[in-house]
Amino acid sequence: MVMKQSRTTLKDLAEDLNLSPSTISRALANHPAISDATKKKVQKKAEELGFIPNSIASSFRKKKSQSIGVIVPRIDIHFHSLVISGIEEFAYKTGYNVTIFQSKDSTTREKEIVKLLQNKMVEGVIICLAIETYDYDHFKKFKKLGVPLVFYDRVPSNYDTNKIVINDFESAFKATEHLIKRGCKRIAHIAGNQSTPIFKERLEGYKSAIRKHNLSFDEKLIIPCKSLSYEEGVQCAESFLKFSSIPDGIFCANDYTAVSVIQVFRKAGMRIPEDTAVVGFSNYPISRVIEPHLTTINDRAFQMGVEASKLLIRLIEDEKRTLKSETISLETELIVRESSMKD
Amino acid sequence: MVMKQSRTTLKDLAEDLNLSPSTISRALANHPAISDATKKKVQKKAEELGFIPNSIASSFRKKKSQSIGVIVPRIDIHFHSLVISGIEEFAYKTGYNVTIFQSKDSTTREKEIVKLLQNKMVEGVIICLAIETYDYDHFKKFKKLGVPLVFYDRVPSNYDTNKIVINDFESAFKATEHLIKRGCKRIAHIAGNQSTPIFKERLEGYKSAIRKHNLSFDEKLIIPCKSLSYEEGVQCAESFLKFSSIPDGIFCANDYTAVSVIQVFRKAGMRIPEDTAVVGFSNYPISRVIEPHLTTINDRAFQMGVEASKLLIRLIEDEKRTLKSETISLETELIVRESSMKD
DNA sequence: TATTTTTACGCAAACGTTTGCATTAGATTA
DNA sequence: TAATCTAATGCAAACGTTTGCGTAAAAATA
Repeated sequence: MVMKQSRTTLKDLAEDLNLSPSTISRALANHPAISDATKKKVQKKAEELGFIPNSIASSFRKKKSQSIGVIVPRIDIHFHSLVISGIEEFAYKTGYNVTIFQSKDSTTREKEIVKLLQNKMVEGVIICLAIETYDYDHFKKFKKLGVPLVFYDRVPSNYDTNKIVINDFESAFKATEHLIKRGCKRIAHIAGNQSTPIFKERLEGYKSAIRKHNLSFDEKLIIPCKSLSYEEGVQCAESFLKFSSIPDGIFCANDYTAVSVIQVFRKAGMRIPEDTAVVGFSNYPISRVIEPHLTTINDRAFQMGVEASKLLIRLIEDEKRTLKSETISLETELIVRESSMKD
Repeated sequence: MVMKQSRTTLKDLAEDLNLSPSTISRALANHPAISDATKKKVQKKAEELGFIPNSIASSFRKKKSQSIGVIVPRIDIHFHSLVISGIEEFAYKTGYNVTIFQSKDSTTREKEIVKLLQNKMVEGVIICLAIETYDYDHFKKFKKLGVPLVFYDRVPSNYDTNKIVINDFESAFKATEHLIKRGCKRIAHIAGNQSTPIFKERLEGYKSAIRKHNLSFDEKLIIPCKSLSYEEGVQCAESFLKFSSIPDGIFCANDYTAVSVIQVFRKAGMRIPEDTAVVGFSNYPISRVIEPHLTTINDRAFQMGVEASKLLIRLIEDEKRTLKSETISLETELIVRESSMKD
């Protein structure tokens, strides 16, 4: 007896059982036209010979790869790793695989990846745009190919597509209003890159809350950052400390800068939250470590991934492509911790 | 003229150019037997018709999917997201895709995933074992199928395979010795789950340093944890504080527990590092945020991913399967920060 | 019993690419 | 000029699965 080198195929099973490959295929797929007796037999034999269906052959024939692509700026940013986790979780339960790519925030690389993904490997793509991507032409091909897209977090503006976002305006408004209700009168804002819509929204939300509560608006209290890094936060904090009248509340567009503020302010002898209350954005793990613990916005990263996955798969399985573009806006939540607990 | 519904194929190009599909295929693959003139023509036409090779068909025919699978406990743990980032980075450059799965630290789910992955979707797999996986039978099939495996971090013991690890013993030794050199006489250790080899090694490294420097060894100073969570760290710290003679140095098996210790100790009025010096393990982002900044071990997560990727792809492309199992041990680095800066 | 329906399965093509083996025409050599 | 070689391309099979359609036998109906 010759040792079969390659793995067992439908054909092998068929020969062993004196059936045709098509019957085997249908039996394993639980096709109604196959008798229960045969199904049992096939199942047993398949088990016996350790049959593993060649999913590539299947994908090829069915023109369905059962996998989705994900393009993120970087995997090792906690927010994105949470989103990916949510994507994988739902996709796995639904029988889809998740293939990931990092754009490294480079539009060039994003375009490369997009090209790669157009070769039928994936049935849909979930994307968080690279920071410098303002032009969306490279995504148009997907529409032609009938491959659905879902964007999250950094989503295209003026481009009819599917998006999962949080309401940045509303969240920022909530955060700022919280500070106001805590008695802050002079609230600063460390803002993100204003060419990125989400940070623009956060700034607007801040402004809106200030206006609504008739606080005096001072342009100097807003400091825009490029990357909202820890280091940039330190610089902002130092600037604030030089003001003749130091802010008694600071709403930061992310948690990193909020942490910097707390640390720099404390070193300078300011009490948090008594002298200055601080609110961050994103609910990063550090927000529960920094002392005092940071009040922040839960941006629902994991759920964002789940929703993206859910929507994408719904679009993929909508064979007729009847679904219209959809934007899902997730509710955020203000998590109040000590950094804003004055009074 | 009828509008072609589906995407253009080699055949379409062939008909357009009065050539055979095989010539087109070879032309695009830059096969030497094809004249430069033809190659040019084909390239041009391909561009013109927006030809995208069907990579599934190609994978199917070549029996090469150009993709690797990664099984991690959870994506949203920073360590793993760094590793994945490293894996993706190298794989991308080499032309491989990365498909990720989360075992959620469940051996059952790990087995499910392993089964999934045996269907020729991936050419190799990188794995960090689920915490409760002590039996490796489910991986054996891969060897039969000629699919190479590379384990990292939590790797199998007594199982001949490829591994990327750090030298936990050496690292723990370094960390503990550092405390000793800083003048600590009574050094405690918050240990990880002792059924996990890496934590066992860390404990041994600690013990070895204690012995080498002739410090008196006290079993009570070692507290084993289950998950090394922040909360468990708090409990350990509280235990230490109850000792009649409180430790003047603590080596923690991870950064979370180290952070807990610092916070609990400070709240209790202890000075860090003057009264008690603290060293963590892993160089998590929080280690640079906690005050005082935490001395810790850089566990080279990103590089671990790169090495895993590099080794796996080397194994994949070693068609003859001549390579023997390999264990790569990465050098760690002690990052000294304020939490251990006494004297 | 003759006819129709149902049940259970087989046939064969198809998916798009790759590749070993022709094959042809032109170039080179004897 | 005949024989050999080389360069460039075509033929056709193959990869393993799925699926529309056909068909034989069994069951149901007339």
